[in-house]
Amino acid sequence: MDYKELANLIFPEVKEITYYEEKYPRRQLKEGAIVTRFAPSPTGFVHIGGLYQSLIARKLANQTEGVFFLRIEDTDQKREVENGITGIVNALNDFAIVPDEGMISQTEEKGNYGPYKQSLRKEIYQSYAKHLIEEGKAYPCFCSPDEIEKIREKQEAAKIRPGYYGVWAKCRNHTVEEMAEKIKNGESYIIRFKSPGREDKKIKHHDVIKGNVDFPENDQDIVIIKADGLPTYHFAHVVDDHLMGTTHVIRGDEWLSSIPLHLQLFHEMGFKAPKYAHIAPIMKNDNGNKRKLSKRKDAEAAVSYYEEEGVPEDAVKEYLLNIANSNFENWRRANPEKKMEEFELQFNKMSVSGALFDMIKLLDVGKTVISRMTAEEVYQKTLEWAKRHDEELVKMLQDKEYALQVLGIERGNKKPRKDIAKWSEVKENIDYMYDEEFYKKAKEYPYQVIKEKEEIEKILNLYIEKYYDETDDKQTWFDKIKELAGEMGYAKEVKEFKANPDKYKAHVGDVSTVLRIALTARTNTPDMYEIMKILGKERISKRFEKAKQELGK
RNA sequence: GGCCCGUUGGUCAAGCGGUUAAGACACCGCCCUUUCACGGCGGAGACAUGGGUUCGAUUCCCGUACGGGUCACCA
Repeated sequence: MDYKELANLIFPEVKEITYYEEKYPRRQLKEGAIVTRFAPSPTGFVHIGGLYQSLIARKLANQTEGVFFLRIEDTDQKREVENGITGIVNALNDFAIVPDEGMISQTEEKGNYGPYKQSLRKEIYQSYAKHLIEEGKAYPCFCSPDEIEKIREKQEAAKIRPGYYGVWAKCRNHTVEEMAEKIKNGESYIIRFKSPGREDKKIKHHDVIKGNVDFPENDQDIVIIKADGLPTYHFAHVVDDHLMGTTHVIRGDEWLSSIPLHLQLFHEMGFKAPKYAHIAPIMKNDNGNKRKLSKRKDAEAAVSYYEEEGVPEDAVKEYLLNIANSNFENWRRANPEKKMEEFELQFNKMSVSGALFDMIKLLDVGKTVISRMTAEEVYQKTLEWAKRHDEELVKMLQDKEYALQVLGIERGNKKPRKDIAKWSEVKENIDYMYDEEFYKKAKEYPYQVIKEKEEIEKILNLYIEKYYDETDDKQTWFDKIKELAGEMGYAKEVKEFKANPDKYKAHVGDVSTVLRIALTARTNTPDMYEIMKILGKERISKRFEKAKQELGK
């Protein structure tokens, strides 16, 4: 009995690895092309960190004319969720992060290096596991979970390093005959890698993001094939990324500490190891402690949260880009018109430690992103969002012509209005321009400096009867309010009033505030001239009448 | 606990042995034809800590503290 026979006994059916080596030839790409991937588990939940990784991966592949693919890591069947893949595919699609290869729906895929779903690659992993057994680099382990647990307890009691290694790895020392016998007796087993490493020796690793990191060698005989015949993450990673031609593994830095293992596996299997880029996670402040954004505790951890809130996809991406490379912000300021695709992302500018997620800053990016849009774009995006989340808003937007006027206020000039951060804010921003909404809500009129009933009535009457003319241009309109102020004993200029407060009742700004409040029932609005233009004289008069009625109450 | 990694204003961060220690968000004040937003100008606010090395350390080395990651037949 030798290793080869043992391997045949364990995996009698599988193909030789040469079959796969030939089936998946090396990619012919230009020098420096980055082949990378996003490799999530189909748990039905897309974490913002996953989007972050994908964004970085997609960009880097684009910048180098490389390849970005989506691989589904479904080797843990307990964790699988129905339609989990669809959720991931759709989430990436929503953000226009489209893979070149990999899963494109729950069951379909594209590309020449598939299958891209690990559960479908079972035989491939087994083939490579068999190869390792033949070479004496892997062996069946018959220890039960209970036995493993007992070993660990002993180790802990003795305060020594836990794990299956060295003298503790008792199955590695069985003879081939013993192993074969146990198998023939029907004992259950899993396959372990026979680590050649020594804990007292160091390995050097250069991470593309973290820089030089030294570790002790791996000496753990980790499981490579589980009892269900599927591989563990570590083994699947090595086999897949070798076969799929991955040049750069971009993943969360929780994987950094398994670098000694992964490098060792690549080496022992005779594969060229990829470069690794370990990305710092996005954190959250929790009572003074930093922790990763948590699926359970933090709504903003889910990519779906941003869709529900109506944060523009581009805002999320730009914010993420800014976390990735902080010079993005400066680039954006210098190039307000350029697409973010033109920004060149660099690994070496990525932060080594995790950034706290800053919702306020995200919303600020959202304001800027939306302020750059045309009224038409804002209209379309708002409508799309409203169709999914706000029927009332859909109704308000029915009259497109009118909506475009409203959304176009102070938009399109060099200093565009920045008051909408997300689509869910649009309604409260524009509802006073809709009579139905306006009259429903106009109960409180928050008058400020000028509060007296008679005075307000007089201002409103005088303005609508004597001064307001729909055909006035902005300057004339403005001058007329000054005249009105003057006629009633208010300073025409604020400065004049501040210089001589005793000579006037108040100033023109206070007068226009009365008009603004009567018109909108708000103290803060965008440019009143534009509002009046859109409303028209008849609706203005009606609103003034309403305001006067409310004064009586 | 072992092993890794990190620590610049409230947050994100430039900086890489000699700087008045950038910038952005948030905050405060002023200005911008009358609100708000935008924009402009200005303000407050930081190198965790103790030792070295050095003519000189935020920058280099060591310790301490604090924070993060990891130690599965989960990824």
